[in-house]
Amino acid sequence: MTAAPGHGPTRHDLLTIGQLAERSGLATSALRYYESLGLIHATRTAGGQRRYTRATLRRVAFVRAAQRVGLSLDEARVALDRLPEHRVPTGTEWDAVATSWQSRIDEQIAELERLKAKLTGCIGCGCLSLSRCALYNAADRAAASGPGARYLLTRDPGTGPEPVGAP
Amino acid sequence: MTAAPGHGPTRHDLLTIGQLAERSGLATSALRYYESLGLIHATRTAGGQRRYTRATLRRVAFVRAAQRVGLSLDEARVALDRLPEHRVPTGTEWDAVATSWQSRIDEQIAELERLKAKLTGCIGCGCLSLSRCALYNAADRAAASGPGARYLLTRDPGTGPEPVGAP
DNA sequence: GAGCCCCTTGAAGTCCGCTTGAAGTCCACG
DNA sequence: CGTGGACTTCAAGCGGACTTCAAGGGGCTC
Repeated sequence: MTAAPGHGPTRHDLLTIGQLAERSGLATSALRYYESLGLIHATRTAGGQRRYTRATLRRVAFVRAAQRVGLSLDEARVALDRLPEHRVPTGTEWDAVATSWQSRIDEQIAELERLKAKLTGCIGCGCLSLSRCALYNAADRAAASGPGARYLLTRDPGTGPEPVGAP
Repeated sequence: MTAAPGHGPTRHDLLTIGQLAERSGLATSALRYYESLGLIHATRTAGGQRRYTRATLRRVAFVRAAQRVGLSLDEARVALDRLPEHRVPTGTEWDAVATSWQSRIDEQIAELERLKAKLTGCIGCGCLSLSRCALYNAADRAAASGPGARYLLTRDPGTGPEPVGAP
């Protein structure tokens, strides 16, 4: 798995889709799908087969990371478009993208911490009182901010109608 | 609209699906869907309309929270089955469920922290070296452990073809 | 008891992120 | 030069989580 020198890439550092799949951990079908979405690009051999540069590994890694941060593939594509296609990105280029992720990650961590705290609270209180259960109130409050706060699962929490009820 | 005391619930604390939707932040269609999956249950009026107890709010909140922690609705149902249907759960009952979540949440937080650290590292290093880029290597390592660690987004990393590369 | 909004069902549709299948082509090894 | 495994395309399928639609019925207020 390591880039063992000597076993080497098939030819001048270009990867077949199979090799890319193996190294990226994605199925070839997924890689083709990514390509169809414009997330990655390949050159073609005379016979029409895809050949990927090693930089594609970086792009794929980027996409996977983006997904973990809650981005859709389309959003990932947009972010990727801000990075150079085949060149290694400069520190500055990274900076723009990475810092925007930082906040996204921080947000998610904070969200999870909050959930964790609520859960802990629930254990403590035994949820004896519906009106005081944090979990319960979390949902009830969510009602106030529109259709749901499932940002981990779907896109975009905001956009809700005005708050409905004060407890 | 608000749960203003005095305006009160329509009748002995039973909620219509619309009221439940409003308070839980979910669409009525989603609630019916949840019911079809056995996540929540309703009594019926003589005319066949659903009436939910207030405890259903708790169940819905639970499901939403479960989703945030990366559970599928089916997994949420399983977890819910361990809690009493209409009764307020005891501290012990919560304990079992909540602690299992704790670890799940902690895992996710750790995962995000790791990603964040990698990203920071990338900024620092400017990703000058592919072979030293943490992000890149993250993907490469993922290849060793099968098709992906996207637990936040889809279910179950396993089930793919067996790991391709030797660790 | 009229009116109006909320409710009912079941089937079908949507979106996302892929996977699978069929039928055919390429290319590296021996 | 032959062969078999890896590759090609395109279309269709899948699973999860819902939403939408059509046609009809309920229930609370005035």
